[in-house]
Amino acid sequence: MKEIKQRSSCPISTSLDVLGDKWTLLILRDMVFAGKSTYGQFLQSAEKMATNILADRLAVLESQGILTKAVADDKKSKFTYRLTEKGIDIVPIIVSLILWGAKHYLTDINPALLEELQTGKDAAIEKYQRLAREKSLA
Amino acid sequence: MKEIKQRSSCPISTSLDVLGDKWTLLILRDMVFAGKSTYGQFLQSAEKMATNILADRLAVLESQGILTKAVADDKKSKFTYRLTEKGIDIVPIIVSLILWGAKHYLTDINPALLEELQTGKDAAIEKYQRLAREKSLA
DNA sequence: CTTTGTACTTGCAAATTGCAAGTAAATATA
DNA sequence: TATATTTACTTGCAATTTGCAAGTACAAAG
Repeated sequence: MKEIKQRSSCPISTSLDVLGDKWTLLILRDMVFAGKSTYGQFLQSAEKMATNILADRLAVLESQGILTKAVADDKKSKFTYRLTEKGIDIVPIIVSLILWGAKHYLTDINPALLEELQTGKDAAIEKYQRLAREKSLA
Repeated sequence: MKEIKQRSSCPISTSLDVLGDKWTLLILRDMVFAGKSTYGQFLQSAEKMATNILADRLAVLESQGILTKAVADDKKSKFTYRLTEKGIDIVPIIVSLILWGAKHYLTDINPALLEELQTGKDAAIEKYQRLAREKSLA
């Protein structure tokens, strides 16, 4: 049970109590946009998260009900992490971070994705939420 | 010159390199939604930021071109911090954090603001961006 | 000319991060 | 069946960051 201390009753502050660090949202990015679902897959990302940090953040996300952990279907030595509806509700935050980062810094975002987000942000959010929902049922 | 290390070329990762901590977005919240613009005003927020952290984050935000610092009009011993267009572009991120936090945690968000954001998110974002833009010219 | 206001800076203990190595159970291979 | 590999962590420790309290510097007020 990784507890989170709520610094104030402000919703922004509370969101940051849970998500406000350099790693947590990268795990969720990997789940939503790269279809990742295992510890080993998260470790392979370009940012090279340390193993202890990853284990800690996964425990926080699980205890906050943002994702669930279950033994994988194919191997008993593997776990599958899945997004809950609360986790899927984070997609708009991730999308807003993509748009700001891509606008103000040099990044290598997929041009098709950027176009999709710029021309129909709400529709794109719904699309990725639907895809995440389908994946989380698998 | 507070430099930021870009961990990868991913736009989400880059946004988090700049904004990914527990305090930075609270400063921006105070500017956008509480009309705050001075060091002393930021210190008064409910979350009680330490003075050294505040000074550090303001320096990062200034060096990243998210806000500007200028001697206040009324007192020469005071500084006024103003949002740049790059800073105003962060409003959608803040709004998405408000909506997620208010939906999934017990907070005391202003019901009128919540209603406004839920019924017309894009319009509300534009409104607060316009208000911030007007204030930043004052 | 002393006190107050505003914006920091400094010093230090505590907490967090980051790196490397080690552990444990399940699975694959010889 | 014995050994090696895969997968998911845990542990130890140094380095960095945070958080708290006190101190500094300059302008403005009394």
